[in-house]
Amino acid sequence: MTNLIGFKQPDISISACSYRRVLEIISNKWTALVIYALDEGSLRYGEVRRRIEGISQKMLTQTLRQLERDGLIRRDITPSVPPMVEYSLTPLGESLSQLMRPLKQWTNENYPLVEKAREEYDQREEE
Amino acid sequence: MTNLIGFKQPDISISACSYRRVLEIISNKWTALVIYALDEGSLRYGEVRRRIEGISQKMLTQTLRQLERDGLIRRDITPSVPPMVEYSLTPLGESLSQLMRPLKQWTNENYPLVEKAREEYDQREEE
DNA sequence: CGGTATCCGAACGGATACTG
DNA sequence: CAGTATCCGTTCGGATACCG
Repeated sequence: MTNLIGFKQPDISISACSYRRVLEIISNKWTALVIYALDEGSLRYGEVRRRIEGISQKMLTQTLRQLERDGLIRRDITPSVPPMVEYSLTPLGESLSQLMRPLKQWTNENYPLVEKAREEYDQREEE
Repeated sequence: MTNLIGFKQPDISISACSYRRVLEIISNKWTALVIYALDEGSLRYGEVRRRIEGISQKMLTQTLRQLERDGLIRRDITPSVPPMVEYSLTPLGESLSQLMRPLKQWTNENYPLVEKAREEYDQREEE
C-alpha cells in the first residue's frame, strides 16, 4: 500500500480507534507546522518555506502534496512566467487547524514545567 | 545533544515559535496514543501495551520513559514479585490530554471526507 | 519561481534473546 | 511482569543537481 510520493502507509487495523487516523495525518515532523503557517491566510510556496525554518524543499513539497491529497489544503496555480503557486487551507483544513490552536497556548504556559521536569529526571537518573 | 534513551533531539532554533515545542513532544508515532490510553486512569505496563495495538515492547518503554522525563506521566513501582508498575497522567499530562480530545471527535466527523479527497486526488493524478 | 530526481547517511522501529 | 540489549532492515530526510 503505497501512495504516490512513495512511502508505505501504516496498516489501519480494525480495532484502531478513530483517534489513530488523525494522528496519522498530523503526527509527523512538518505537517502541523505547515497547517499552522497557512492558518492566517494563503501563502506562496516560497513564503511557506521561509516561515518554517529548517524545512528542506523536498520535505516541504512532500508535506504539501500529502495535505493536498488529504483535502486539507488547496493548491492554486497561476500559469505565469515564473509560475505562482498559492496554498491555502480548505474548510476541512481550517476545522482541523482550529483544534490545534490551543496547543500553542498550552506550550506558552507549560513548557517551562516540561523543561524543569526534564532537568529533575536527568538529575535523578544520573547518579 | 542526546537524551538517555539515545536519540538526538532536534535543535530548537531561536526563531522557532512555541508551537514547535509541543509538536516535538506529541508529533511521533506513539506518544499521543499513550497519553490517550492513560486518559481514563492509571494502567499497568501490560495493560497499556494491550490497549495500543501494534506497539512493540521497545517502543512502548521508550515512549513511556520519554513522557515520564517530560513530566507528563508518573511511574509508580510496587516492588513485589512479580513487580507491578503503574503509569498515570500527571496534572500536566492531563492538561495536555484535554486539548487533544477534540481531535478524536474531529476524525469521527471528518475522516470520510479525507478518504474521499484521497480517492479524488489519486484519480486525478493517475491518468 | 516552484518544483523533480537521485544519492546516501541517520534515525526509526520491529524481532529476538535474555533478565531480576 | 516489566523490562534491557542487540541486531538489522526500512524509512526519513538533508544535500545536490537539474528543469519548465
